[in-house]
Amino acid sequence: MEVSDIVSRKEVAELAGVSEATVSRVLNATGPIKEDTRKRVLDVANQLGYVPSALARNFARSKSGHLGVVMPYVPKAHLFSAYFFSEMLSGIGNKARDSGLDLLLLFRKPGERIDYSSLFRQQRVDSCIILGAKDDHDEVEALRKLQEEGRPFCVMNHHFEGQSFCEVDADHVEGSRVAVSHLIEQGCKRIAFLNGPDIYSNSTERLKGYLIALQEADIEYDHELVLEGNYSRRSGLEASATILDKLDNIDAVFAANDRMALGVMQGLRERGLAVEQFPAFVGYDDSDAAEMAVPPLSSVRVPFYEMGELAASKLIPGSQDLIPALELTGSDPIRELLSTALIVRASSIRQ
Amino acid sequence: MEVSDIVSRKEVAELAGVSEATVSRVLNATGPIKEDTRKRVLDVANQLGYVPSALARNFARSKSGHLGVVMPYVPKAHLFSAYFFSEMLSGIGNKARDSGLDLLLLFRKPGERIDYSSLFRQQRVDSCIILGAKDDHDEVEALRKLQEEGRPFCVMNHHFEGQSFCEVDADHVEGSRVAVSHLIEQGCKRIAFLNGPDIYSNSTERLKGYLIALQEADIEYDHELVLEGNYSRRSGLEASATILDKLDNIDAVFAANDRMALGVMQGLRERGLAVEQFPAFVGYDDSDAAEMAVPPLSSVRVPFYEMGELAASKLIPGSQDLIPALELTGSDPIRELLSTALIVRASSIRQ
DNA sequence: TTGTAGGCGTTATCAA
DNA sequence: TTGATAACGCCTACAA
Repeated sequence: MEVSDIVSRKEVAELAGVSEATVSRVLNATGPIKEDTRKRVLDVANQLGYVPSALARNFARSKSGHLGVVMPYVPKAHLFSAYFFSEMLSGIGNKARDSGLDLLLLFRKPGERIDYSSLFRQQRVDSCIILGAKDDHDEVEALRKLQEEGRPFCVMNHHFEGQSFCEVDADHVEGSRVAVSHLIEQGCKRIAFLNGPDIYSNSTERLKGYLIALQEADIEYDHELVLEGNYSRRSGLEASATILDKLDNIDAVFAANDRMALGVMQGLRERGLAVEQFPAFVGYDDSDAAEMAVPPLSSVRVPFYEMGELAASKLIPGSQDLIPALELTGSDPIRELLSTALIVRASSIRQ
Repeated sequence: MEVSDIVSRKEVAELAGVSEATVSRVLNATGPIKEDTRKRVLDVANQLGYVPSALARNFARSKSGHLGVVMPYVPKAHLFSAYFFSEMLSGIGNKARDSGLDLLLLFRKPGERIDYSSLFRQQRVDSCIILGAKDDHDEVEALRKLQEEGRPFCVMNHHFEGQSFCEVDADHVEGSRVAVSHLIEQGCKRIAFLNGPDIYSNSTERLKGYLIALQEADIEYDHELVLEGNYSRRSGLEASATILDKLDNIDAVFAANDRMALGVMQGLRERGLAVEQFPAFVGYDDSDAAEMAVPPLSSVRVPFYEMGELAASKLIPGSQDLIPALELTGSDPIRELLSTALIVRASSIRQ
C-alpha cells in the first residue's frame, strides 16, 4: 500500500450506492438514517479503509479543532523541566484528548511578543491557554484585545490585576499563609522568605500570605528577611550565602518554590553547615524533588494537574465549565482559585 | 472589534484593485510581481488587517502543516514529569517553531493502540515523532504499516530490533559501559545493577554495556546483582531492601535512571544507613535531581534536547537531515546514535 | 506581470 | 430518509 491510495468519500458513496451527503451523515451520526443504509455505508467505508479528512472537515466548519497552548520562552530552553508546566500540560492534554480536541503547542520566540489575535484569525486555534504569563504591558494589551474580540482564552497560574480575564489559578495567598503559620507553630519567629520576581502574581500573592501569617502571630515584619530569587535552583544557591550570614538571626526559611529551597539547602551544605544546624525549611510546589530531598522538604502542594484540566474544560465546547458569554459585568467573575495544601515533612519539624 | 470582522482576501483584492490570485502571490512571495502592485496590496492588507487563514491554506495544499508528537500514556498521568520527555519535547518544539511547523501533541489513550496510519489519512499530521515507544507487537506492526505507506515518522529513544525505522537514539550501551567502568576504576567490584523493564531497548542496551564493562575488567557476572525496577522512584525504594540485605556483598549501585538511584538512596537512608556507608552510586539521565541529591549523584548525561532537535529536523521539509526516500536498502541506515557523557559527582568517588 | 477558473474534501441547507 | 448543491478560503495551472 502506498500513500497514493487515498480513499475519498466519493468512492464510498458510489460503492454503497448512496450520495456523498449520506455518507457524511452516517459517519457523523447526524440526521436520520435508515439503519439499513447506515450499515451498508459503514461496511463499504470500512472495507475501503475510508477515513474522513479532519483537515477538510475543519475547513468546512471554519474551526481548526485545536486548543492552543502558549508556552513561555525560557532561556536555555529546557522549558518543561519546570515541574508545574509538566503537570499543567498533562492536565490540559488529557482533558483535550477526552474531548476530541487536538493540542497545538505554541512555543514563544525569544524576544517576540506573541500576536494572540492573529493566532485566531489565522484559524490556527479555536481557543487557547496561556502558560507562564507575567505582568507585562504588551502582554496585557494583547490579551485585552483578544478579550474585546471575544476570543475564548484562559490564563493559567497568574492573575492580571484589574482585568477580568478567564483565569485558573491557585490560592497562593492562603498557601503561603498556611506554610508560614506552620513554621510559626513550630516555634520559628525569624522566618526568611526567598521570593520570586514580582512580575509574577504568584510572587506578590505569596508575599501577602507571608505578611498575613506574621501579622496573625504578632510577629513584626522585617524586610531584611525577604530575599528575591528567580525561581531557579541557582538563585537559591546564591541566596544561601546571605542566609548563612544571618543564620543566628534566622530560624526558618520559606522559599517560593522547591527549586530555590533545595538550592539554599545545597548552598548551606556546601558551605559546611550540618543538617542539624539547618533552619526549618518549607518550599512550594511539592515537586518530586521535595520528597527526595535531604532532609525531606515540607512544601505547599498545588493542584497543577487539576488546574490544567479545569482550564481546558473552560475552553471545550459543550463543557460544563465553559466560560460564559463575553458580557463581563464587574470585577472578575471568571477567575477560579483552587486550594493548595501544606505537606509537612522532616525539614520543618522542630524538636 | 468583534470576532465577526473577518477580512477576506476578496476584500483586499477589491480594495487594491487586483485579483485574488495576485493577493495570494504577494502574500506568499511567489511568482513575479510588479513592485508597485506588491506595495499596494501589502498596504491594503495591512490596513484592513487581513491575515490569511492557515486552515484554508493547509486545506488547499492538502498538508496539515503539523508535526505530530505522540506521547505515551502513563498511569496517573503526570507524564511530563519525566525529565527526558520534557527535554526532548523542548528540542522538538524549538526546531519546529523555527521551521514554521505547528506541533500537535497526541496523547495516547489508556488501552488503545494508536492507529498511526489513520493519523495521516485524516490529515491531522504531515509527519510524526513517537515518544516513549517500547517493544510491543501491535506497535511494531502499526509502525511497519506506516513505513510501507511511506509516511515520514521518527522514533525517539528506542530501537526496534530488526526494523529499519528512522530512529534517533543515544548510545546507551556505551553510556552504560562508561558508567560501570568508572565504578570499577573507583575500586568497586561488586556492582549491583538496577535496570528497567526489557521492553525498552534502553534497558537491554544498558545491560549490554554493564556486561561489557565487567568483561573488560575480568569481573565475573553475577546475575544476582541485577535487579529490575520500572524507572520509578518507588521501584528504587523497593529495591533498596534487597540492596541493604546484600550490602556486605555490594560496593556499588548502577541504576538505569536517576529516579531509581535516588529511590534506592532514600530507601537506604530511611532504613538507617548513614551516607558514609553508602555504596558508590551512578545514575542515568543526569536530571536536575542528580545535582541536588545528597550526596550529589554521578550520572550519565543524555542529550535529550539535541535528540529532539535532530528528530524534528528529519521531518522538516527542506531540511538537511531530512530522511531519505523510502527505498530502505538493507539494515538500518537511518538510525542516529548520539553520544552520552558521564558526569562524575561525589556519590561515586571512593577513598 | 496579471487575471480566470477549477479544485481541495467536507459541511450544511434545501428540496424532494 | 435521502439527494443535489452551494459554500468554505485558498492555491495553482493555464491563459492572456
